[in-house]
Amino acid sequence: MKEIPEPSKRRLVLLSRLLTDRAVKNITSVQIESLTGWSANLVRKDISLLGVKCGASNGYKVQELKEALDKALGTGSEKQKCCIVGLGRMGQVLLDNAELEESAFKIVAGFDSNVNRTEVLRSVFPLHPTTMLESVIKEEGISWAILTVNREEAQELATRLAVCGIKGIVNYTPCILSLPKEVAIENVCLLTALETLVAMKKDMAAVF
Amino acid sequence: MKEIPEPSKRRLVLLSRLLTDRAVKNITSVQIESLTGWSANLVRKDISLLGVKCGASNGYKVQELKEALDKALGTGSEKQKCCIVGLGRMGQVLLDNAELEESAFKIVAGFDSNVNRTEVLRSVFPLHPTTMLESVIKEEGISWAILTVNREEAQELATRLAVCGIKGIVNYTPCILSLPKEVAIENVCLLTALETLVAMKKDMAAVF
DNA sequence: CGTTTACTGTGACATTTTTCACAATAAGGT
DNA sequence: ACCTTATTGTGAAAAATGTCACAGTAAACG
Repeated sequence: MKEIPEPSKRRLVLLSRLLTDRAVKNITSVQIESLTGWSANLVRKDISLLGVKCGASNGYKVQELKEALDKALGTGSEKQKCCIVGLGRMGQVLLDNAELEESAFKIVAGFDSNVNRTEVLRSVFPLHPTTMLESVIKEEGISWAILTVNREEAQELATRLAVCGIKGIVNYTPCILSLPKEVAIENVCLLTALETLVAMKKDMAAVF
Repeated sequence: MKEIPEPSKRRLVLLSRLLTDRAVKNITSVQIESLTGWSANLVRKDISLLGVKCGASNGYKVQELKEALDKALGTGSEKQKCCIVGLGRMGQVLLDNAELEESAFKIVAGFDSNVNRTEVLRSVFPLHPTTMLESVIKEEGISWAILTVNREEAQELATRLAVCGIKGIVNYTPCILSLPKEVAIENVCLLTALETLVAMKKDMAAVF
């Protein structure tokens, strides 16, 4: 089958999220349009990329659509193992984050270069000094990392994660990480997000 | 002048971030390629959209390029006013976030529906009950919001922010917000970011 | 001060992504 | 069972984005 283009994938991830919130049986492309702002045509084309027919006449069957999405996006049943790198204030908030319950993800380790933290902090999974990074990731079979260290350590640790074979990093630091392209990166740093918002709006003036 | 396309804007924001980290005088498009993974051609085209010539022969002058970026993206000198909506654990971490020092942004207010929190928590800017949302945003002239409330309150508060004329929202909740399209949204929720990573990597297998 | 070198800036081309229009199909009523 | 209505699924056209190649230009050097 044809490869799903990146913009479609990003929308499909959000669509999947949207559907989990809604406990309705059916949903039409027009309803999705009014909820997301993506044109109904685009929504249908995106969904058609999943390669399953899951609706007609009264819209998509939410249940089936959700399953097709999970399957296509890889966010299905089996738990994906993650680790948190950096246990400062941000890392600590994510430590016992109820958000990931019920999800396809499970955090199975935390790391910090400050041994004090790894010994004092409590969590349902073990915390290690960063010296153990490589061995723990390998042994546990961890695929994804959440990077919450400070600016200074960011690139070095990202590089080490990449060497370990980590598949992707959620980057909470304001640094632009330089990594081989087989490592996916999602930048979720507040500053970057705010700057992006400003840049996006910059032209709206020209529209009016 | 022509409008800068969205993908270019997103890269330019990251480029701006990249340059602030580097204290070098010059940088070439090839160096940027090796740092970011974007082709040197694309980097040059993006920069050309800024409408200024700021380099040749030994690369771009970092100083001038940075200024051109800030000007084009609107992330220049004058402080942009932000507020935090939701003072749970995540909101509290962002409260005294050193990251925004030195930046174009300034948080000038916090809100929470739990009056206990707004009275007990300490911060350098005032905290208000959410009943005050509309009046404070109007009086202070706040343009940007950081949404860190729980799932249940997310859409309702987002709607109220939109009605207030907020220009953009950094969304830390796992909800897909439905808002008029003149309100920009950046989703930075951990779960969404992880799911996106998985979706992005899903095909890499097919490449080999 | 001319020559070489290294890089940018950009028009023409290629690819990707989105829009559009409509035939095909399922539900619902009579 | 048939007809009506609503909505999908999808090729074909349009628009947006990215690649490529090279003329043009600034720095560096003898």
